[in-house]
Amino acid sequence: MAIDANLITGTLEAAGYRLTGPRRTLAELISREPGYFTAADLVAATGSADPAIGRATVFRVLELLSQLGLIERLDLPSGERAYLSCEPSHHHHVICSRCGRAADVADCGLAQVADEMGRRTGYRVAAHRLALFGLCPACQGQGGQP
Amino acid sequence: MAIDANLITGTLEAAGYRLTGPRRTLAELISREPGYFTAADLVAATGSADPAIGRATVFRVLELLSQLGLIERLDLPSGERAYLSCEPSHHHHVICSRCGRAADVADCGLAQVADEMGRRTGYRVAAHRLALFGLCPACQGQGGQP
DNA sequence: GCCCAGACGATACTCGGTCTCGCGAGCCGA
DNA sequence: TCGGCTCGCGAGACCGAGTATCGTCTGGGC
Repeated sequence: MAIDANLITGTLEAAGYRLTGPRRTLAELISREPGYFTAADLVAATGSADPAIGRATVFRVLELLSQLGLIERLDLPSGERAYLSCEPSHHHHVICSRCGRAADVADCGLAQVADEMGRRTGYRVAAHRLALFGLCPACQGQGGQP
Repeated sequence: MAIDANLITGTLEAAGYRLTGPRRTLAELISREPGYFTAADLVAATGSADPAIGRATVFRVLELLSQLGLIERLDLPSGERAYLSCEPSHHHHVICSRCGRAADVADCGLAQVADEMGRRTGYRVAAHRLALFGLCPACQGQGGQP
């Protein structure tokens, strides 16, 4: 789920980080992404938005934002690595395997399932990661895969 | 969950693949891993078990086994990429964040949760991936992190 | 024992990501 | 106003995972 650029810059500022030009540009670019994006996508977008911004800076900002919970790294079934901007709260993602659009979704009882799985295996479960893949409402109308 | 080397070689044979020396060696090495392992681990283990086996072969076998569902690629919360040997059926993993040992766990009602998430978002969910992280029974006794 | 498709090793390459270095801008106290 | 400190920056080397290519080898069916 795309988020507002102001939420990114505001969160950065609130966390005591400086609000620099490259960070504003990247916040804008990331907030404009409707679905997931790869590192290569963002580096390319950054290059055309402001060629002065370096690759290292893009990765630094990605790491910073993922620390702040504003973006999440996710791994597609294809093995690709992607990033997804999202609200900084515990939730999961449903990702359209056709257009890449993603929706946030709340726990919906997953916590109990995780507890049950922990009970059965004897593990003390501390964290879980769930990703759902399928077709978004828009792509269902058109059928098929990319 | 570690699997038997014979299951690997047997599945390979049944699927019409040749049972070569390197594949036997790799099947043995993989079945000996109690938890997850990284590509680097396996390449190193292969190097000491049989220095004649090349890096490309290790990756070829990993890809082959993941096609056959005998191993699964998974991404740790640290961002590391790892592999995990497992039975070729639909299930999920509980991974010990201390010793790396993993247990397979059946669906436990996750399918309904996934359906519910799909219903709420309007997505038609086709696949899901869940990974649980925590402490295995053995590590709970010792407390703390790695 | 022969033969050949499939498997192999070596190696170069791509790609995502990290590290290092030196520079510049902003902030703060003197 | 000056000087020092810190943070963020760009450039570019580097690293590790994984892929592609190519010529050679070999398992296993005949």
